[in-house]
Amino acid sequence: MLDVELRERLARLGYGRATTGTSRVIETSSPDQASRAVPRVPGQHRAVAGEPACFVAESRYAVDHDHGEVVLSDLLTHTGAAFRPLVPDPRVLELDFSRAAFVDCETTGLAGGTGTYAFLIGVGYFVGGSFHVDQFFMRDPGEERGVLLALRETLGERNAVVTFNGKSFDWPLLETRHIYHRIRLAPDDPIHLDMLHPSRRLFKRRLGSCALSSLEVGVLSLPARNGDVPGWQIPGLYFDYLRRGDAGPLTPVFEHNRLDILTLAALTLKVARHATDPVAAPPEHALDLMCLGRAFGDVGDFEIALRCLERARAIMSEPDEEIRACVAALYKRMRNYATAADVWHALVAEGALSIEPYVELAKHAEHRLRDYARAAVLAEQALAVCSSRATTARDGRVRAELIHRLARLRRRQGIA
DNA sequence: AATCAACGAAATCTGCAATC
DNA sequence: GATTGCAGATTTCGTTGATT
Repeated sequence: MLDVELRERLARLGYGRATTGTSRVIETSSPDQASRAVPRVPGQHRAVAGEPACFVAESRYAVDHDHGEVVLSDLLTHTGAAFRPLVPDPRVLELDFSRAAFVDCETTGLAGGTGTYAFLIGVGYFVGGSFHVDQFFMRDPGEERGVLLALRETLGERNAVVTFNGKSFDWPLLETRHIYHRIRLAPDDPIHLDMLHPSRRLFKRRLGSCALSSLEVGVLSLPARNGDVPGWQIPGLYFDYLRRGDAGPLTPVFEHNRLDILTLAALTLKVARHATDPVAAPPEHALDLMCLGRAFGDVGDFEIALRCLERARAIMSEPDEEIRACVAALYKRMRNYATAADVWHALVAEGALSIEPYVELAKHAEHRLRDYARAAVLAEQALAVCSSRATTARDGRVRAELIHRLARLRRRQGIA
């Protein structure tokens, strides 16, 4: 007797076999479920064994659906291996997008801890070539357990998640809510690609801000969202809904969440393309190419890095000093000091604004060419550049190093 | 407000070469 | 041969920024 009861309770907690079956589907018009309004968006109520049903908004996109200049299903031609130069976590290389879930949560606030919970959990995933977005909605905080168990049926079939800032925000939050309800989060310890970080790596230099909305405009060329809900308003809109029961004002929140998922998938594809083949599918902006070149250089792919930097120079309209400094730094890392010196030399000859080429050439002259007189001249030039401009803390240090360097060089030349 | 990965700067280690 | 000083590599520490 006790055994049966225990089994049932465990099943409800998501540990038993009972929950492996599919949800029963309840039509939206079902009278007992319609008691609390939900936004007028396509969807249905889903319930897991013994739990009250929760509302799941459903959007389906055909194989050829495009969003931000890309066709989402093209992601299936890529794997996580594309992100090798941009993501240090080796598990990401194994990521298979047909088994991944794109996750984004709308929550009752930004603060962590038990006070914050997700009232709308958007999950994007591929079914065949088409892309589905399911949005699990909590009509009442008392419904959370049911929402998490329904979520489990969709998410549990995946072994990877793709998020935006989800390593810091969405995923830990979902973990906390699952622990609170003593439900095992599935997938447990998934492969996690957090697109914030590779995006920063690639686009920060050009765009400055790497908020998802900035990337949407600056990378995917989508128009700025018209009438979109600002994130800070979202918790308030949900609390109003809980008080008044009017679901209308939540419709734009569903829309916001749905678009965030589509943008996340499109951004993932765009970055995957650039990083897979920077020659055939290069970023169109010189600064993005420069960052991509740096990333390849950092993982030791010098040939690809050089090609990125050369192309970046070719399409750069403004002064390209920064890109050339990258090229020189790359040759130095390749231990091709002669070529590096040629590049620094050209920069110095043109009166480079940055001190780096002067300092690097001074090192080169002293330690490789053993031309102390030349090294001293370069160190002096570097000092002059240093003093000719506003001094930051860093400049102060570089200056001190240069004075030290110059003193040593004069000793070596026999000058007191 | 809480969190966390990435990045840059600073600190430390390693190996080489000059000097006495 | 021991000491010194450097550059480059590696490790550690602190800061930044994105999420609702």
